[in-house]
Amino acid sequence: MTDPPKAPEGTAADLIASGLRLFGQKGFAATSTREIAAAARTNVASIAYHFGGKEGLRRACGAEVIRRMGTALGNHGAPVPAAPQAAIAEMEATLRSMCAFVTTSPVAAPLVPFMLREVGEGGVIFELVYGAMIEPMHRRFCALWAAATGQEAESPRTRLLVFSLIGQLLYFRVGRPVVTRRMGWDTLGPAEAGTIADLLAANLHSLIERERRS
Amino acid sequence: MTDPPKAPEGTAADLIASGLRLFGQKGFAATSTREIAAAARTNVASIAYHFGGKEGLRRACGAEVIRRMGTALGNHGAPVPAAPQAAIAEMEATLRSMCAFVTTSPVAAPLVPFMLREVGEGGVIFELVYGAMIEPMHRRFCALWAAATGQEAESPRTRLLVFSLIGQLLYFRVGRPVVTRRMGWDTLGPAEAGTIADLLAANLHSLIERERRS
DNA sequence: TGATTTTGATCAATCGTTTGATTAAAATCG
DNA sequence: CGATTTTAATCAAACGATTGATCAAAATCA
Repeated sequence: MTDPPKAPEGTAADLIASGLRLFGQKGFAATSTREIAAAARTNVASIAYHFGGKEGLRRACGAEVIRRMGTALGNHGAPVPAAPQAAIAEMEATLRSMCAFVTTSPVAAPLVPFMLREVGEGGVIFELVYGAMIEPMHRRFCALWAAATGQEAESPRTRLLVFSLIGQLLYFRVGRPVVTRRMGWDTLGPAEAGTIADLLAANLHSLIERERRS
Repeated sequence: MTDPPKAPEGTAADLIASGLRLFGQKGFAATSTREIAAAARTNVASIAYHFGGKEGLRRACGAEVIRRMGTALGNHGAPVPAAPQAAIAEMEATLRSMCAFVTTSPVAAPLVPFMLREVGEGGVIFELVYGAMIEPMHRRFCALWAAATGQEAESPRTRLLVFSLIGQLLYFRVGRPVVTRRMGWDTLGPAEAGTIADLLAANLHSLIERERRS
């Protein structure tokens, strides 16, 4: 269908990396083009040259988010398993890999703050990422949930339930400062991510068991 | 201990209201003092007069967040019920009122976007709100959880579990654009908030039941 | 009246963008 | 092939616009 988007190279890639990091850290408006250029070890004018301007760099960062998440969590095309046990297994595996990716992967590190701000401002980037990433993944999870519990995949209840599952996971990243503070953690590394993933998996199984009975 | 903070009045209150809304909507740096003053129907210089500057207005907005949430969800002082059923009932009631407050209350509407940005930037405001609101509420919820399940209130597992409960709730507000889009909702009003609250309450009971068995 | 609050004007600093010059590699030509 | 032209990329410098802050004067209040 669509070609796999190629990773940017050279100065353009450096600018995107710096933009992703700084936009997420301080916000789009709070980050000056000069600061981005300095971080990317190039001249301010490069931004206008490569992306047409600051707003163009923002779009390029959004595209990079889609690209990175797509390569990291991209098995959307595979057929949804019909057997409940297989569906449950895939859900747990997805939850665990998403947890690891979102909380500890250095590739994902700048992505979450950036996207969080974009979702908050509700601009074009959000539309892009929603259509390319969020909805497909949510749909697949709903289908897996249906296969696991025998309920209808696209019913409002199923969709909300899947959101409650994803919400648990994402909060540990969005509210990371809160969590680490309250838990007394110095860092949120692989060990802590594993503990979180175990809890999320246990919650998943509890909710599935309840829904299967009804 | 500390006096109940009094609600601001007059021009200062108008500036705080405008600041809360605009800071949350577009971000602190993206909002100009002139824009805030115009929204509050006053002069730019009023900001410096009342709050010492833009940063002072930001602090005042943070204090207002604490004040509003404190008056809306503030029964921290009451003794934690010892009976499991009573503890469960309070947890469900808290979850439901938090859900209603956070998703539909016009008083809370500007608070979440504002705080979300402040948490992301991790500044002084976050420290303030964490100490005054987040940790006390989380502690109480942990104590309730302990009363309900017989587990230890301050164990890492309990603390994480409570975060997973809160995370479900907060995601429906943080990811509101995602949720409404995917659910096909025009708005997130009392009816939709009720549906969400019912689901969260059901999840709460499922998790409690599981933890009581172990 | 004296104290408090609001206002309009002005400041230096910083913003995103544009400009023309410069360089080196690629393409074209004789 | 060597000479020439074209192209892509980067740079320092400067642009007008906007930023937060400041202050004296005006207005309002008690």
